[in-house]
Amino acid sequence: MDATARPEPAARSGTRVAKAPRVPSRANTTQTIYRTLRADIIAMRRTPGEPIVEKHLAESYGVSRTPVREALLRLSDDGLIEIFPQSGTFVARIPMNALPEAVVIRTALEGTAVRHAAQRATRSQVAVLRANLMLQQEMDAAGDFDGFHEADEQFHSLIAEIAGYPGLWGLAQQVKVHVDRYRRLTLPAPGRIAQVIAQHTAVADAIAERDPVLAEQRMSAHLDELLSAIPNTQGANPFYFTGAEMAPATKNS
Amino acid sequence: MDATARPEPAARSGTRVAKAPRVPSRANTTQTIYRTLRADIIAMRRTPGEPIVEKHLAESYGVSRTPVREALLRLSDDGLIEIFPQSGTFVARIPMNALPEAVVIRTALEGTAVRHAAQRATRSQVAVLRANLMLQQEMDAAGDFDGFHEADEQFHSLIAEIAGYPGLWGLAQQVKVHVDRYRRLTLPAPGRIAQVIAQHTAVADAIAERDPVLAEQRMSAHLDELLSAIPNTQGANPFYFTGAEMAPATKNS
DNA sequence: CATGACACACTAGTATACAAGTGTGCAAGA
DNA sequence: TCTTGCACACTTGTATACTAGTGTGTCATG
Repeated sequence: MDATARPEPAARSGTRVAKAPRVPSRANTTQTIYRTLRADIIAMRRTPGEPIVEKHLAESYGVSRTPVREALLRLSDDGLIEIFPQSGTFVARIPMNALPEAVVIRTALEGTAVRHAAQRATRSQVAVLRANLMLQQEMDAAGDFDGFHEADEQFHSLIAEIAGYPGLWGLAQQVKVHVDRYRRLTLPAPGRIAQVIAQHTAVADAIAERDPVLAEQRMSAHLDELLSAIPNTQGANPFYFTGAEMAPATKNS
Repeated sequence: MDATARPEPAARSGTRVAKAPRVPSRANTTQTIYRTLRADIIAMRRTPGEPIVEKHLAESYGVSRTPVREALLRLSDDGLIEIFPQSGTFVARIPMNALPEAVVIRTALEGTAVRHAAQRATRSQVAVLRANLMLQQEMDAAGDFDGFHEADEQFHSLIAEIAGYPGLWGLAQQVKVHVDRYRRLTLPAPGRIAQVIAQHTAVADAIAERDPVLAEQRMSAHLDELLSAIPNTQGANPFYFTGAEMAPATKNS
């Protein structure tokens, strides 16, 4: 009953070499399963509406249901799966009516990021941005779509980092998952990537010129194209979509 | 092995009255524990650094460790507790260096919300806002601090709702938890609440006048005061704070 | 043949048991 | 007195067993 007397484990053993992780960690098994499933869902390797069974996953990973369940609960919080108690668990369908809000939120977040980035960017940071733009062009030239997508994400991540608010990009990532899933379904229109790179370059130029207003305008214009492309493949694909459901962050209420 | 053939449970029994929840639900026990603990932590009824033991919680709630553990995992994702495997779980200390970013993010989100609200607000919606302002004044006059805080939150929630982006406020709530915890520690300076109400009124007026730019300016000014008040009680309180740690949304990487 | 009730197989939710570490405290030795 | 090593009590992580509810298929019944 004297548990309250202990201050914290990290503050122990003053001189001992801290081999243990000083940051709070998470069970490795759960995290692995979570990341794998999340990647599968976003990459559409698991299709919307597809059932997910804890027992099967547990067997395929060679672990018990417990870590699988913990991973599924996180995915449920992210809005990527839907758990119906005593019934079943399914890959979430894409909530079409939540996509505009997601784009607006992302624009708000990244607009702020790029504005601050344009105020604070050093020359070396601008150089890193330019290097990333070159990488994007190389990936496009090589036809490596996944590689371009990765470089694209890194571009946006770099801007948040330059702004001094790296957590901002984490939030944006969290918000844009359904939009990403939707875009997986639409064909990469010919010349689209080159256009995106041009927009990225324009943003980077505005940052280099220390013009926060222009940078934010260009970023907003870039991201708004996500919105205009939304009702595009609606007819082409079947029942992967739904009109109901809330944004993932609405778990409190 | 014909599991993939089943489309979805919600689509069953065409004519049967849908007594079951059509939306994916969450286990009741876990949710109750989660909400209680979350409220306790934000309200500083559980102090930063304080140990949390799954077994004790399970006994006090009269349930097993499993639902307790699930609630704790969610809180860990929120950044409200820190789990050290095989060692212990503790209420998260307030990450001081993450607070400015949280305020910036909240400002970005709510600035966007109020801008859209000013463009779309109907007369009745403005009236609801005004009613809420009156409620705030009543709470202040009655000295009901918690009541005012609740009305305050509702004011911001209403704006997001008017903007047509209710999920935006959910995100803002998620981001501002640590700032809220911090502000619990600082005394409510005399006359502060009246000042806040005045700022709220100014925002509402700008919305009523359909002036998006002015509304966003006033909201930004309102929220920026959170930032200026940050290094205020630093000396007054002990070791509730830390300089490390990341924003809660950085769980992917 | 249509319809309804009902049982059964399957799901997730919960409880319990066990495993794998961690940190404290004590005791033996220099 | 200080250091060092070890053992034990305690934590969370994982596995397994059991509970509770759902949906489907089947079979009796009109």
